Amino acid sequence: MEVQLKRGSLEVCVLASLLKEDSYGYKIIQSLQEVVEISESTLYPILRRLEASNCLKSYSVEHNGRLRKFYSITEKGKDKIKEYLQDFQELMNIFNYIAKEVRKDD
Amino acid sequence: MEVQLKRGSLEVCVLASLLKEDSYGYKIIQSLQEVVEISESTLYPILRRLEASNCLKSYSVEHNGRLRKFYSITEKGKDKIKEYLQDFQELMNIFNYIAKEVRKDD
DNA sequence: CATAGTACTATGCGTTGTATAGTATTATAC
DNA sequence: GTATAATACTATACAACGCATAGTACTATG
Repeated sequence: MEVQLKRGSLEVCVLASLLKEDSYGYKIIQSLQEVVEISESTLYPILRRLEASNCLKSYSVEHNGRLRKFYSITEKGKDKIKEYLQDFQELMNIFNYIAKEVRKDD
Repeated sequence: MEVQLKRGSLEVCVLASLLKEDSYGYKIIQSLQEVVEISESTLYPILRRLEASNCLKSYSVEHNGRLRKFYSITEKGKDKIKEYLQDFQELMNIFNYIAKEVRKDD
């Protein structure tokens, strides 16, 4: 999948994965595996950005003598998901236009 | 519409608009108006990129004593559209996942 | 005891959408 | 008759984001 096309979607994908329950970096990558390939170098900056913009809150839990950083979604994070769902409708318009022009061309 | 979400789609949108007939910068902006808002500063770099990557060819036609630059789509450009249509299916998977998680949360 | 898995941080790059500004001609309106 | 809008394009510079790469460090498994 072309890199550019993922832009804006990965972030929201991560947010959505936290709706059900709080989670931490490594586990988020595992749980999103089926939906989209996301690497550490992509996820961790996303988590930091989302926390900085108050879409996520974090807290640490000790696990095997080390701290595991859990993230939980905020109301602002939920709002961001809703905005995405709306924006995606517009993107669908673009997609539909392209598909339509292709059909005309056949 | 969030800027990041447009990434990768605008380019293909421009390509698709040239399937029907050759066109030039100003007219492309007009014709895409209903589908997506695209400004000069977005379109012209796209046109140059697409030409540099051989997805478009260009030729100039005199109009009112000035040269008007027409673009026509190449086979490579058409291939790029097809790739986009496929990639978009993957993006839809991401979208569907997000929408599903939101429904669960209600 | 080496390898794989777990868990996270830091640095840096390329692509792309867009703002801003500049150039220059023609058509319309006051 | 001159100001404004429309036409048509070029050039520069920026910010955001996905991702590659590398490093740290601990635990479990064979």
